[in-house]
Amino acid sequence: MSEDKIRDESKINGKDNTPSNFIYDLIDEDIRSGRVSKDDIITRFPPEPNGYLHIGHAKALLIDYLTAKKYNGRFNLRYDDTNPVKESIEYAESIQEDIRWLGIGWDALYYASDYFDIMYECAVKLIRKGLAYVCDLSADEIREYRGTLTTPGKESPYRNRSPEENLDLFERMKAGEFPEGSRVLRAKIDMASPNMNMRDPVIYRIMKVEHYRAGNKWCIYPMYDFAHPIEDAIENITHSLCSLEYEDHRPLYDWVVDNVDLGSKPRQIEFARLNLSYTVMSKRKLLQLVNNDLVTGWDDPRMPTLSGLRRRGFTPASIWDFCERIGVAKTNSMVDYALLEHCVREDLNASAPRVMAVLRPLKIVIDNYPEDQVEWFDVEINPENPDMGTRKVPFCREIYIEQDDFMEVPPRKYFRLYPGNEVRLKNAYYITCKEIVKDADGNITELHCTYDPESRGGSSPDGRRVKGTLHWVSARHALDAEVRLYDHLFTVPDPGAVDDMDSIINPDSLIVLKNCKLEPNLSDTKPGDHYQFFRLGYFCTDRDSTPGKLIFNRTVGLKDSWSKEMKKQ
RNA sequence: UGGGAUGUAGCCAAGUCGGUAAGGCACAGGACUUUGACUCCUGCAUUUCGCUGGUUCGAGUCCAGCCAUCCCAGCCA
Repeated sequence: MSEDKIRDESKINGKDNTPSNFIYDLIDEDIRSGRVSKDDIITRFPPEPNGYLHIGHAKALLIDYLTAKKYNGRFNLRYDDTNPVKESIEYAESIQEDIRWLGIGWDALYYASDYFDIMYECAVKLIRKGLAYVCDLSADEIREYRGTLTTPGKESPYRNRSPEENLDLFERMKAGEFPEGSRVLRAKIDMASPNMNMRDPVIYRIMKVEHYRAGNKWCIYPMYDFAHPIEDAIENITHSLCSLEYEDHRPLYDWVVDNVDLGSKPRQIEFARLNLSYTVMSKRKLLQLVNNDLVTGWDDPRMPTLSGLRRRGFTPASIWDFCERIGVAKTNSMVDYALLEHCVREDLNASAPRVMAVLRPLKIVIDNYPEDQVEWFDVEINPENPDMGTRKVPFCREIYIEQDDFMEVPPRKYFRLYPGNEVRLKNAYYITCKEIVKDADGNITELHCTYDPESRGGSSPDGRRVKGTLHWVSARHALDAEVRLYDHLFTVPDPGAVDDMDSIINPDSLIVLKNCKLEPNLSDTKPGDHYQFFRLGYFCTDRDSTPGKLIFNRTVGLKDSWSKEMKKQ
């Protein structure tokens, strides 16, 4: 079926039609000033393998990747795995899978953990220069000594140990002689700095924990602020793109780069991370959703994770398009979820095969249609793309239509089926409603209609106009299926601002329909296949679907001006 | 009461050397329609670019002051 589209890289490399952004402007300046050569641009995407990638990561990833491509530069994937207590191989594998799914390749794959020896040497160098010291203060004491936002900190009593003593102590930290928390290595900068990050930040801590890659080689691990600039310098990253909260860290980033002498000078540039309405993006909250069973897992179709979006039916192309449309800037912003929906609709409208599915069936008997007759109609697979050809759809005396497509007492402007009204069954016949059958409780159980044999195919020789066109499924040929309708997980546009997530969970974020009727062509569907259920929306075969138990997820509904009209009335 | 950053339509976001407010989403009309979809037209900042002053023939763009919002006190990243 429809393959997930991957961009043609030849159109990305050096493309000059990319909309400009402030990052490109800064890089252009760097090239003009000679700080970097125009052929040496290198960027990196540095995820920590401590969770699944979400659409916010996709934005950052695309910015890193497209920036490198724009300058015909190189792009590295680098695991920022400096905290073994939070990281795992499972997360690392999911990250690569998601990046590949997006259709993004990397020129090199690196691990921060592979640089631990170099980082250790850098720390030693700092100590020799008198720029780092081993501090014996406890975590609580360090916090107290750090001061507050408005008052300067005070210097640690261990701040002026000699380089020799520091070297000895640091080596013994590495050797595992001291318990966790007993000592740290700190950069010696300025305890009175108005920037908290410069108040002698901790750069190494003792953690007697096995690292998922480095094993038990280390019992001291570098902190982000020390490790990251070294990682970038080692890889000759020219532009280290990250999110806004690191702006305050830039002076420290530069301090490390300048004092560690690795011969390259990466430049950190910060941009605003993505916020999407009706969704949370913090790993902490996402993990909480999973752990508290508010969703079924990281790949729950309501999750903003790439695995969740994939299972929901979003395509790589739609996510690329979305990320390109939202732009790159430094303004904290909240992007409307409707834009993401627009992007998938646009992609799937062009590529998804159309198929008829009745979600809430209402049986119709066509009284004047021959009892034993079956006709197979040719129906176009995608009217937007005739090259996709046609399929055969069976028709007989008993069919199902959507309950919403019939009303006993229609409101104004309703042009679907109602008593006495004639509608078109897509590609089949015109039918007119003659009789309603109800059960003892007054519920409509069945409709009796008549058809016009002259209208075969969906138009009549007399050219009379029939406004309504309904989708339908032959009752004798229908496949049974479960269809899952998804909506926003949260009831409020900015769930990230609410502490108690349980109180804002949308009770209707998942509606499971178990008695859906599908046209038989869906019998060989495979997980991940995309369709447009005619007149309803875009759906994707769930990964748990089997030929014996078909399951579909609604990616997004079609735009529906009728329901808007109803709300107005 | 410290430091860093940001403020252009409901939501994103362009706006080079100051020259008279791109585009997209959403929304509202209309055309077309065997998807009330798609597509196509039209409208959507003319006392207006957070506010107030200033410089200038002319300011979203320069200057000053103010206001609002976000981030920072993990041995997380």
